[in-house]
Amino acid sequence: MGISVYNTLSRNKEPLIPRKAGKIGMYVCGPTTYNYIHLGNARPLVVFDTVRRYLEYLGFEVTFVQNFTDVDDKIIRRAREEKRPPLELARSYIEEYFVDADALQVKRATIYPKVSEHMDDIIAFVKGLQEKGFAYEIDGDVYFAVNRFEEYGKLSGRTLDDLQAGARVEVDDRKRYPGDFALWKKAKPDEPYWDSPWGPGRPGWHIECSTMSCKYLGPSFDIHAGGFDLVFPHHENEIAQSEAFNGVQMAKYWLHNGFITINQEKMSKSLGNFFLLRDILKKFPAQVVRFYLLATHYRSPLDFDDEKLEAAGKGLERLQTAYRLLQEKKSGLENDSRAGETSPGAQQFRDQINEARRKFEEAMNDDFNTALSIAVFFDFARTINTYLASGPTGAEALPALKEGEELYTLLGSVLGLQFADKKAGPTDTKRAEEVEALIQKRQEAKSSKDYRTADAIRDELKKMGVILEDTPGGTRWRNK
RNA sequence: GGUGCGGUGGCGAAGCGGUAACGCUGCGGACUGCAAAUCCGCCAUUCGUCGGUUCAAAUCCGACCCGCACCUCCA
Repeated sequence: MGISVYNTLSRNKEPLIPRKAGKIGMYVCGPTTYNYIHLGNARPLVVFDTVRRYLEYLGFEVTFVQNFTDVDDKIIRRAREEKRPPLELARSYIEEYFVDADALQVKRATIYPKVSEHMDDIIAFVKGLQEKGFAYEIDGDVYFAVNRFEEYGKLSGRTLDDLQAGARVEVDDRKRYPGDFALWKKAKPDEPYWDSPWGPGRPGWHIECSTMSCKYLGPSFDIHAGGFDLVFPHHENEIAQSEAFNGVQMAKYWLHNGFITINQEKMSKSLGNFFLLRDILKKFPAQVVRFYLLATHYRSPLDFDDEKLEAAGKGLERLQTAYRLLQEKKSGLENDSRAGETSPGAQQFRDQINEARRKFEEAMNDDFNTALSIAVFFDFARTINTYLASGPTGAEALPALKEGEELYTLLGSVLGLQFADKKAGPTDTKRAEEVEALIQKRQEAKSSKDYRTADAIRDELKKMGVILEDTPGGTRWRNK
């Protein structure tokens, strides 16, 4: 049973067949670093990180390349505003990028190539295109001649005529054809530049990805991913450059994530309706944000607001609770002297575990349907809760619970979710002691049927952010 | 104007030819001193509208209505 993925190139789901057995080369367009990342930037990070995690779960060796665009008009503009050197500005936002990406549990890429560190490669690439007749120079600018590449438009499903009909392209009379795009831009006064055969300048927007993907993944590789708005012109132009230059198909599968919207409108920097991830993380745990991003299929639009994140948080908590209860029961059984008693539900529980695994894989195999796989997770959680409520004991229960815990953790890690205990960490030992003392006092009150006092203590703890749960084995507590 | 995507219960969201998953919310029940957590049950005769194909359609086809996106920097 293999994976199928929706390929923008064919507008169809296709079986994912790696070019080399057991290996996947994957390139994801990374951010232009002139600001902190916003929620819209976070979606492809989380989504394609999950794709990568799942491929690795299946045993593929994944080479994951994500670029940073650190040479760009917007960076230059911003740097000017802030009176900082552009490259330094870009570098500092790259650092900030990692703060956010790490919070979201995004695994580090295999390689993070930057434009500024690949000038020679880029220049060589442009030169090659020029030599092959796909590019022409005009007074220090170099353009790609779109109509020299026969398949131009195959990704976005447009023809050159369509594009002209659009007529929103700004007219540059010097270009041979309106759709031609810049490979190399001549530096204006006061702009940063690199020397080249065409004089001082900097790369055009698309050439970096063609150059760097080729360098690290080869002229042909498996997966190229990014946001939907990159289909045209960015990815279309990448294909034109790469395939014109190399003469072979660039990426076999093109994956594109849908947008985050605010009130049904695209979130974007130009519309100014964006939320910095950083600000969202002040209000919600990163886990919740990640969970929320994965609760919708990656190609669908996702509308954002606080209430939706809150609902996602509640759902995640349910998943965490099941894990916590499982842990408790497991460690309880490890000290259980009655080991050896029969445990009727264990076999059924094991069957359900295997069923969860099967369904999870089935969901993920279908174009990385994380929304469905999360539904499987909720069923899994119920299975666990139900089994725990049946009071499992004995020699058969413990290994069954361990098996459940293992799979739960494993599948969680595919989604980048951790279910670790939220209880007070070592740093709050003082607080923990305080809480335990209050619980002890409440216990005494309860024993003497002084429920008024007991409830007062519980309210007090609640104000401290502590939730109590009375169980037959005593009172347990957790942080809200 | 051209090209795509989408409209599923109060909200969110799967399903994409075999008779509506899952989560949140709400309601009822079990458990509890009361809670919390958990479990059980209920909440769409119906999937934008109207037609068509089919033994069978939320799922396919057609028309229409809405919403969004791309064609320009944008994840």
